[in-house]
Amino acid sequence: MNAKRAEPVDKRRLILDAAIRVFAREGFHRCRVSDIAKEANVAYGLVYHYFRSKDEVLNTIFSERWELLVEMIGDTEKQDLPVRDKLYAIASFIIDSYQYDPELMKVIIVEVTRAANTFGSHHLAEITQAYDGIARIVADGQEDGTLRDDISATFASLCFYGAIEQLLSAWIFEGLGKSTQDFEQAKDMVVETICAGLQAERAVAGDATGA
Amino acid sequence: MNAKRAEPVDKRRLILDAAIRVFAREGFHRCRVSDIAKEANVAYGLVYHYFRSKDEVLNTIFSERWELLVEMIGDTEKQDLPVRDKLYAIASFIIDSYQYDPELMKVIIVEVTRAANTFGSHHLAEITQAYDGIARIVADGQEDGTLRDDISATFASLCFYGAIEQLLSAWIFEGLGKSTQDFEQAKDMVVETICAGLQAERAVAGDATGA
DNA sequence: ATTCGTGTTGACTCGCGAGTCAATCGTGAC
DNA sequence: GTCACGATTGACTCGCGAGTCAACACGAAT
Repeated sequence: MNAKRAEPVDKRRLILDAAIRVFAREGFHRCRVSDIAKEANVAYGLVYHYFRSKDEVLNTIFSERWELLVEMIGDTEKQDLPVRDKLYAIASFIIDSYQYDPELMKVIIVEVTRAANTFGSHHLAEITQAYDGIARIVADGQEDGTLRDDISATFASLCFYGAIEQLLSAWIFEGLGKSTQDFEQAKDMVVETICAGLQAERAVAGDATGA
Repeated sequence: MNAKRAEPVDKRRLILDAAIRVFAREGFHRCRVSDIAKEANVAYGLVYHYFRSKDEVLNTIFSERWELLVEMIGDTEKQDLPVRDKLYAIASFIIDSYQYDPELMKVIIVEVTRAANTFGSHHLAEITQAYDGIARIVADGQEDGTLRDDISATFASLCFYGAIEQLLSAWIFEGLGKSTQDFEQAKDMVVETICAGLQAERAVAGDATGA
């Protein structure tokens, strides 16, 4: 704990970054630990010096980043802004994350968030924190009358987050445009779609409320 | 090809149904082929009599069901209904599918649709067909003036589908309510949220269009 | 110089589980 | 009766890959 100095290269970090690339390229289940070691230019055994298991590597990658998202949502929640701007900030954060480091976000979404059977279940609590934060923001908007309150906040947050994640998936796997402009438009469109749908004081369209 | 009779039990079907249960319970990667055989009360080797590999079992399960969804969307597209009703029909179909056979839907979503690194990539074409169908429905709505056309149809379809899938995920992994009423409300809420957001002739809220 | 400890190495073990295959069963045809 | 052939069985093979471990490198402390 005291012997740690500024090392020339932090091998642990090297391994994590290599793992992100390998997981993104080949998928967690398909790649071998030796692939990670090779990618990091490091001996096989060193991976097990820093991490207890292959799983722990992925868990670390995920938690490290997801924590930032949860914090960011928490901070946004506290700020005094219109709901719409808060949601815009969140959409921005996630989409920017993807634009800045697509491989990392691919791993997080594909191998954890959307792999709820495998790793997702270990991180359910963390994942849910994000949804809950968004839900609280929506709830605030409902209380101050900005948003309609006949749609549950939990529900709205799932729609909002689900829409964003689906967009990322489309960027990852289909050929959705990836220019800066595309990303900026995307932010506006998700927020616009969801916020407009949730906005208060509008003429309700028809007969939808009955079962 | 000609010797086939109405057998007392269709073992192939038995294996598929058992596989759905096992995949849903343990996940594709975690379960063993022997688990499937055991669940189906069938010898290990018989699985390989009917399927070339473990993968093929999952692929069959997925394609069999996804085809129905794609057909359903195609049919809906052709009908002469307001966009809103069309989208409602699709949301209903998916949510009803889950309500009727949660294990099957869990497998489809968790192991294929959202496992785009693994199986999803093999089925990308099929999956995309569904999105495209929804996008065409939205595009129709834009042409007849029901829906605003400043949000791309492709985009809107991703939001719509993503929101629904996120709801299913929440049912699968979190404790979202599962009464019939919950499911019915869910349908209304997704459609309402997304459709209202996409509806034409509304006052646009603010300043969001700039970067 | 030697002792320690942390970082680093990579060959090796070892269990698991997908896929194979030779044998057996059941039954329809002749 | 027996032949043929698909359905069915389950013990066995075999490769893969996660995780282990004994050895080595190197700097710091004494």
